Amino acid sequence: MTPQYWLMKSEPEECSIDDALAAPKRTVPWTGVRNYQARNFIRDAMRVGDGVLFYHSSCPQPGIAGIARVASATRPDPTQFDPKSPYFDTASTADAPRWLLRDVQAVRKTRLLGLAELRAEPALADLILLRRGNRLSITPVASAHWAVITRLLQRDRWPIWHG
DNA sequence: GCCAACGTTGGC
DNA sequence: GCCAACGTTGGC
Repeated sequence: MTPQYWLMKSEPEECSIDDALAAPKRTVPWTGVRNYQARNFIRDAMRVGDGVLFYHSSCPQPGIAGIARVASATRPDPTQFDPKSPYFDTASTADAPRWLLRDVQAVRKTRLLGLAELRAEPALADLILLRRGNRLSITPVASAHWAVITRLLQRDRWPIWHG
């Protein structure tokens, strides 16, 4: 099967790329998804091994901070049953869990590829993350976009002048 | 803290 | 099913 790619947002105060790399097996359960469209991506479209752009959001320097991979099948997100969790959902039951998660394994930390730099790249104009008003915490990434982004990640922030 | 843009809820 | 009110996201 052709490889698939995703962009997944995480608030670094909750789980940064460093946190994921420091976790056992560099793997974290991707808890807290509470949007049906994102849930459906997790449930129906993701496959183990898919590439993930690890995005830091709601922080001083939002942007892509690392590479990861989808590392497990789905299972119920335990935080939906925890009354002490901000992700607690009174309407969800063990018989019919509403929210699912997958494990995500960090592959490597990258330089911070910020929003402004992403927006400055014409080849990324159609990246869902950059589309007006987008709020989805999990979005598919076209393979062409993945190629552009991984190439940008290997570059220095500022182009070297070879004149 | 502001606020645009979006998702969800609930009355009808 | 419509849609106004409300809540949330997330960059700035």
